[in-house]
Amino acid sequence: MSTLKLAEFLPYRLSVLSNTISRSIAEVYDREFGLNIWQWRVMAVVGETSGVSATDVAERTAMDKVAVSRAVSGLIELGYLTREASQKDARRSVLALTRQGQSIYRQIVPLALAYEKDLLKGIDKGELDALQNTLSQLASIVSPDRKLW
Amino acid sequence: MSTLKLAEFLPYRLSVLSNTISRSIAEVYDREFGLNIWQWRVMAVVGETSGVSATDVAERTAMDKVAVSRAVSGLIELGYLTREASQKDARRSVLALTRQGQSIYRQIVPLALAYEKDLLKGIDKGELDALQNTLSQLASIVSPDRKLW
DNA sequence: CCTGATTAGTTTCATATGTAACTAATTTCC
DNA sequence: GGAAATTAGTTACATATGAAACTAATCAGG
Repeated sequence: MSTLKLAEFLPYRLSVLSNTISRSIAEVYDREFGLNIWQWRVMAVVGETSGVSATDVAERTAMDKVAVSRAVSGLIELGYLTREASQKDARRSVLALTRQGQSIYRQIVPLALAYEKDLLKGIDKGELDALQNTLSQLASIVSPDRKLW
Repeated sequence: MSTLKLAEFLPYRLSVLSNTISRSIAEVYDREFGLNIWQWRVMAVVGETSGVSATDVAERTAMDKVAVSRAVSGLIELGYLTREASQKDARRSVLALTRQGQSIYRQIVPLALAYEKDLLKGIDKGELDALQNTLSQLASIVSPDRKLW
């Protein structure tokens, strides 16, 4: 009979690891800036590319449109984001960070990078490249249609 | 100024990949057997080691005790699991698969392994070893105290 | 022993999340 | 140029989840 050791089962390992990491990061975003993980993801995308629409954000972050909508509303309430209707297509939103949002963004980016650096401190360059590579392959198997990784 | 590309940020990549995988697996468990992911994790642990307690399951699966409690209740209702009180310590539960639970377990294990195999079809042995290794290292940084991987 | 602290597990309650239904704008195509 | 189909985004509702309070059993130390 085939046997399964949960502790060696890749989907399980990825899930536990990823959830542990996400949780510890989320805790910092929440405590320091009152943001949840989706709000931060939206800020990260808009911070990278100002003027994107909610649909753009959803595509890039693998969030669904409801989650984006809620995150955007929350960020507007917090005063970190503005939303206008597009000139060309009134259904589409045009999102941008407010001055305050930019300030928060510039504070979070180094924190996020420092977290990542700390996480990777025992991993050498070659190993990291191999990891990123393998993750890309897995991603292309799991969601062959996605554009942006 | 330091910049962050979300698509290259490891915690983000892990999260999207892992959630995509978990979701697609969960869909199968649900459709075929009416199980959610936590119920399946509990079954996987009890299937590996009969007679464990709810706390044991929580430790091994990184689930919290509330999630375990709910999953166990659901499995009992489905007729897949039995729960007794331990002789030695009446607070502790003793969990075991029913005959029917064992049957389901034996059906799911090959499915899970096949899923994993398919996921890894483009990854060669050396690359997989490297991946498992790197995940272990990351896990030990993120949760240095956990016993079982 | 027996009282206070700890542990195992459940229940409660408040919040988060996903699905589906909806509104409004735009596109299609006859 | 206008009805039907599509798209962007929001709202409503039902369910999932997590934190904290709770119950019951055991342990620790006098």
